[in-house]
Amino acid sequence: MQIQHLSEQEVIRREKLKELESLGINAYPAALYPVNTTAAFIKENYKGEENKADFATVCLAGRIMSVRDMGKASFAVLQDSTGKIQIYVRRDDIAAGEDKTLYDKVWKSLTDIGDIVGVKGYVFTTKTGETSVHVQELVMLTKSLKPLPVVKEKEGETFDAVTDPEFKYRQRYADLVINPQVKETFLKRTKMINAIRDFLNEKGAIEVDTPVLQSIPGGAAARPFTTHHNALDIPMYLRIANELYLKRLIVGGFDWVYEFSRNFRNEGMDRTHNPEFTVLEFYVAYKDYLWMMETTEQMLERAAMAVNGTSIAEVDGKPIDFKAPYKRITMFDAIKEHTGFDISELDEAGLRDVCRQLHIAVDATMGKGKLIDEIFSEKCEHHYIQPTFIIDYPVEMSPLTKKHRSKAGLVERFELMVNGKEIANAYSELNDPIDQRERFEEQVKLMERGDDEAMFIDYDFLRALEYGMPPTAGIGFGIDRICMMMTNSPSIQDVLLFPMMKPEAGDY
RNA sequence: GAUCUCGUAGCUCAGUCGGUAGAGCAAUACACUUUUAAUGUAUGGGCCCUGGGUUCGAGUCCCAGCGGGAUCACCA
Repeated sequence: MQIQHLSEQEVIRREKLKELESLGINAYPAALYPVNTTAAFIKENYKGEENKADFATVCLAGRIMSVRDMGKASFAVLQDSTGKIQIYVRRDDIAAGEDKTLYDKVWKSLTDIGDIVGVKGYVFTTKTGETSVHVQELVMLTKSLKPLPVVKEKEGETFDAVTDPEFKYRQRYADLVINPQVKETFLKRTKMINAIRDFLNEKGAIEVDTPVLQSIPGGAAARPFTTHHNALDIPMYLRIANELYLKRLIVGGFDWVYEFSRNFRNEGMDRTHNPEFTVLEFYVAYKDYLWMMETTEQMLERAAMAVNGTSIAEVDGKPIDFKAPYKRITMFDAIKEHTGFDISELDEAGLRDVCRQLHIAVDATMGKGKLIDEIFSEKCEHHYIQPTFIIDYPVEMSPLTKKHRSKAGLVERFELMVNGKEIANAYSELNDPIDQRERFEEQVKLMERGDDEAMFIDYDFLRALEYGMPPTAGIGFGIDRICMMMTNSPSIQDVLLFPMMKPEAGDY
């Protein structure tokens, strides 16, 4: 058992808890508390004399965030899920008779910042113009034993804000209580996801669940987390993508399926990578990648509007406009524009030569596709700040993508770049089972050559394709990264409620 | 995984040349019945991340480790 070392303040709070008990007060009552309003509702709707009768018996509950003690009366700030409101506690109102214990002892001495209390009373405006609740009845709903960091603010300026990232990420519960902007970010995330879900549902898409535990981790090139199924005694993998499962459903006769998929990749962590992250994938029968670009623009414009009320998101001080339509440029044109090299006709040796001239480090395991990818990400990617579709990728770097209808050696694929980062990847899905089998076999060759991210062959998926998958357009969106942009968050950890951290040692 | 950098009171942070640890807020006590970063007076509170080393003496210098951040590597 963990030995808990208590600070002076923590010891004092435990003593206060005992004192409450000795007064017959249960600091953790079981019964429901009849809340009938919220801080935000009162602040938005209370109009003084005009409608004060409607606010004559309010009942709300929340956490005490600060107290200003004036002697026989005091002011405190109560914070509920909607925000903060001032309460006015007067001795002779909450303790009307001879016995003033409730005010002098319970309120002034035994109630701390961080405690959760319920109040009943009426709304009024103080002479300094602050809408407040004049408390007539006060009850302890939960005693807080750990001192909450006290953040103060005046005229928009904050004082002693807790900025330590480790504290914020490990103790997100406390971060959410003391930093209102943090809560705002996560509310925006939910708004964004809801807007996307509404958009898809309105269009008739079907939300589905597919396996997280997979025996063949397919649909992407990445190192998986491995685990073990005891009863079957076989290795299992946490999914790196759900693509192959969603396409099986298209084979099965769904026309449009989607899933917000938590994916897991056993790779490094940084500002834009968390080991588990959320990808929205969807697949639509009888569509192609051109149709998908239009759908993507509409969806993201709507998501941006839902989050910020405008299509423009402020990212690192730069306005980024998600209003459709977005610019489109082929990958070869992008490389020509930013390097001056036309690589469209080059073979592997030619590409290696270009890399040398551009001072891009390469190694022997890299095939043609990877070399082109390297040139693009080194020299082009960061130039695309406003949403831009990069289209028509080389076949070598796209093993699940249909060959281009008119350009030899290319596939019908696009990536959406925003603020120099990839946030979506889409293509006309490869549905030719013979071609797909060959592409998988090429991946095996890459694996033999030393590429540890090359894909495994999924024979069951090939069997599904042999039954026949209609022409299909598919896409995957990096939901966390889109959320970072729409909430102007510099790190993926700021848009994940509980980002991955190394386990903590020592005192809690 | 590599390099740089940070770790001091519940929180934000000082800490000089190596000489027994400081402030504001929070806490405790008292005063104050419309304050709002409330105020005034007094008081308590420390595993200076951990472990070694140098030194008469280490929060401070050196080494190793743990944790965070940044950059890089890795990474649709």
